[in-house]
Amino acid sequence: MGRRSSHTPQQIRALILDAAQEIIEVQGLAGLSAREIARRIGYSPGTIYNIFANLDDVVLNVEARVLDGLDRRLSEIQEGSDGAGADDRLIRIAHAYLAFTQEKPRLWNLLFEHHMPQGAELPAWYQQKLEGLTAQIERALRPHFAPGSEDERRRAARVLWAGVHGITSLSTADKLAVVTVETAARLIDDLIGTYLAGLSWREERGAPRGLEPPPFAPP
Amino acid sequence: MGRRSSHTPQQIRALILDAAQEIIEVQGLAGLSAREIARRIGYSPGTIYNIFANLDDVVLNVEARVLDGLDRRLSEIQEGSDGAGADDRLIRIAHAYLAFTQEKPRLWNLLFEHHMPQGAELPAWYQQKLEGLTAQIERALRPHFAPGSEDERRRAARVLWAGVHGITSLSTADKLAVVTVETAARLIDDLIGTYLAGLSWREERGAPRGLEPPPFAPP
DNA sequence: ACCTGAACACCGTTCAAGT
DNA sequence: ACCTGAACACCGTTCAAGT
Repeated sequence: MGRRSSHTPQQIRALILDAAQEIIEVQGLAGLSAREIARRIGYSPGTIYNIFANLDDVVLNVEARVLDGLDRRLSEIQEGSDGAGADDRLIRIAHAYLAFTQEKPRLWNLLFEHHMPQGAELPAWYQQKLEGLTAQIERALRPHFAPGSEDERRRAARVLWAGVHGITSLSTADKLAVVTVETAARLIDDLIGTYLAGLSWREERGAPRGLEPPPFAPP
Repeated sequence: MGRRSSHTPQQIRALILDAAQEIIEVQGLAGLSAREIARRIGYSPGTIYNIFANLDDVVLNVEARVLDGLDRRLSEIQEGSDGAGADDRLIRIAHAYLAFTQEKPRLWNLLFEHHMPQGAELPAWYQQKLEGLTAQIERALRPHFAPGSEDERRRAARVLWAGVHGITSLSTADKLAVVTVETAARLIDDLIGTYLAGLSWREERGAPRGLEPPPFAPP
């Protein structure tokens, strides 16, 4: 046939991403296909390839939306908004993260389930969004580190970010044997509480946090 | 045609799993297909379905091999074999895990990339293998807990297991912004070292570890 | 009893042809 | 300029038919 132009390319782009997001929310990444997207928006499969390079490109753009949503959620957590201390801010961030993963598990799962094909790298803008998220944790960790120990704070932020990710990821996949009262929230509290206590312990020993050598060197 | 019986069903089963494992090792889960397995072993696709319920079943059995391999690797770590203390045992386990994930990243990735379809549960034997792995960590944590605090030790084992998983998982996927010297090994050392320090701190405060309330209750 | 291979209902992606 | 839809090279899974 030919053009129909009942929508601008920008509108079609949004239609595609909306449809893809909906499919993933309900059926997971496995349920997604270019043809199914096309069916839902009433265009032919070819149209998708006029706007996106391929299906991975579509998925990556849905991931972008998820990352932005998470970033917004974490930003909303005001510093000591309820009069609580700095510890609480960190824990509140972790719980906001957990709540997010539980509201839209498949959408959040997408971020870690989806891999770039063989040699392909994640685009720079994607890495930057990830940086933005860990930066929020770094800020929340500021009260726990002396000025000048930025490297150590960065490391701690990543350790906690990865740890919370591990807990939510494994419990979503049912691979953490979280059978009873041992909810993901409790494990997260344990991780953060004990890790922060560990920072205090090192503090009390007088070792400048992060400057002492790691427990051992890898073989 | 009909039967050829140049192999017993048991042998064909092994051929299928060998081929599937090889494909995943090189190309990842995305490269796996029943037809490709059939091509490699010189049988028709239908043969696979005489032995396995479907492709998910094949994948699950490859995962079983990976879990067994990891379990064996962790078992080999003898208690204080080099005269080092209990802390070292835990760290050695973590590093054995890390080494395993780096030797066969795609194979290991499989464990977390692959999800059961919609409502399907992980089989019981799979859950038991997971239990076996966390049990090894629980054993290594024994010196850090008073007798009688099994629940707390279990929780700590899961937190560390999930944490190490998160670190290896995100750095494999290039999603941890591990750009410079910040290797995964260093993050793992930080996690375990600081977490164990946190346990000590709680100990010194006189609070029976694991009995004190978590830093806060989830909202 | 075991294995085949054609068949069915799907895919991602491309691109000549139409408007 | 934009969109189509047929075409190509794939899938997972089933099952009648062969040995």
